[in-house]
Amino acid sequence: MSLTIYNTLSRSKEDFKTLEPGKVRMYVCGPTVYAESHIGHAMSALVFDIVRRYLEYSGYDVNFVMNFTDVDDKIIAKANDLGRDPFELANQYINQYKANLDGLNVLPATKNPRATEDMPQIIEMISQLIRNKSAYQVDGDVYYSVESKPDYGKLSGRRLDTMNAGSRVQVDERKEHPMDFALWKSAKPGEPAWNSPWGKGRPGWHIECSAMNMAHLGEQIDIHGGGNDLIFPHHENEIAQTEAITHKTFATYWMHNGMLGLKSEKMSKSIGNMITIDQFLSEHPGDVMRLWVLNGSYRSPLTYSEEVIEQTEQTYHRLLNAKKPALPGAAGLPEDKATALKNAAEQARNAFKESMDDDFNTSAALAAIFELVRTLNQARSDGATEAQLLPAREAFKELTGVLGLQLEEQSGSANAADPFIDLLVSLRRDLRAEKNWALSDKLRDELKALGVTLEDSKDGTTWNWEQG
RNA sequence: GGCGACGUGGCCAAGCGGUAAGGCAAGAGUCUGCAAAACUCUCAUCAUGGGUUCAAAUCCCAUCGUCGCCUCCA
Repeated sequence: MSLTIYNTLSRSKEDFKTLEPGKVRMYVCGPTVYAESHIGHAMSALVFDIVRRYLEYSGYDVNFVMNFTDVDDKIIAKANDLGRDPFELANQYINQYKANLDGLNVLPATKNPRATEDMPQIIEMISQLIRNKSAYQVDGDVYYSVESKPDYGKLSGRRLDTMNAGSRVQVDERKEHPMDFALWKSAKPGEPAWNSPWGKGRPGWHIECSAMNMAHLGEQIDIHGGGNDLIFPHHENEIAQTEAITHKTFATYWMHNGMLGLKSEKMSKSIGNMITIDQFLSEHPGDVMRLWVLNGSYRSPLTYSEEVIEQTEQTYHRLLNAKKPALPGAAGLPEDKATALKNAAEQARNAFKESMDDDFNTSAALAAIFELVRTLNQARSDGATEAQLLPAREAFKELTGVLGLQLEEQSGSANAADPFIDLLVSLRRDLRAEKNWALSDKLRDELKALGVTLEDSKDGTTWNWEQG
């Protein structure tokens, strides 16, 4: 049993083999920071966080690089509108995005390079491309020549001759081929600019990723990821640029997540139909977003609706409830049942791995976790002790952890009130003993309103802070 | 127009040739003073129409529908 990954390049699942034994070099295209990030970005970040976590769980040492595009036309335009410094603006959105990722429990990348910090590498690559005739200079601009690369289009399955047909975009007359794209753009007055052999200017969008890959991961990487809207032209062009220099396969596996949509329309910063990550996280735990992504397959589109989020919220509670302690007066399980529980834990692990090994089938992996949850709950109802529950509990914690789920009760400052709640619960116990249902129910209702949930059972009362 | 993905129960969703995982919701029951949680049981023949096969949700063709890319986009 080994990991297979769907490779956009071959449009099929392939066995996963790393360039270097035990090590994974992975690059994911981060956002262009000209606006707040939305839950579509969150989906992408979560998908690759899960990939990264599972690779690490499988024993790989993962070098995970995610970049920030911090210089670009839109950033400049927006900064001008606001009368602000573009670098400062980019910085603000970068910090916010990092905070968002943290709120989603996305592990920090090994590195977060920025375009503006790798300028020497970018200029060096462009120079090499000009030298080997893959690029040409026109005035202060530099363009990549798509015709210089015979296999241009191999990732997206496009061919130069068929692409022209539908193109109704205004083409720059100075380009040798309409599909040629900018590696270097000469600066207009007032724009941020760097010195280069071609005059003052800034890099095109695609070259920065090639350069940052080269600078931080080397000539070849194992996995390159991003949203499937990046397949063309961005990733296609990255391949063209890098391979024109190295003459080696750039990335072995190209992984692309599906788009997240709002009412069947892609969520997009430029369209303006978006729910920001901040907005989402102010209403739901990060785990809910993650669970929503895990419920489906990363390559398929996801459509936002209140109903689906509500369902996911319920699912989340089921997972939280699985963490409840053994019943207060648990008598213990007979030996054979305790053993069965232990076996169920192992089965869950195996089913989980098998699913994840199949191109990160998180939906099936979750199913394995839910089977374990049922077994766990069954055992608890049957009176298992905490010690007997332990093996299943550990497996549960391990597997949900691999998926990046936190499943933490919201406590925080609540701890300070705990003794008082214990006191109230204890008083209520006396009321119930006297069958004073009116008062004890009132107490339960009012505590509920304060965010404390009481649950009575034959053997006593347990309570929890409101979850979610 | 070109390229690609998809259409599975009320909702989300797995499955990739051998007679439909899981979650939510719903109904019945157990437990309980009640409530909550949990547990048990019930709930689909896979867009439509053809075809291939001993056997198809799974392969092929057609039709209808949805979505993405082809221009900045996770």
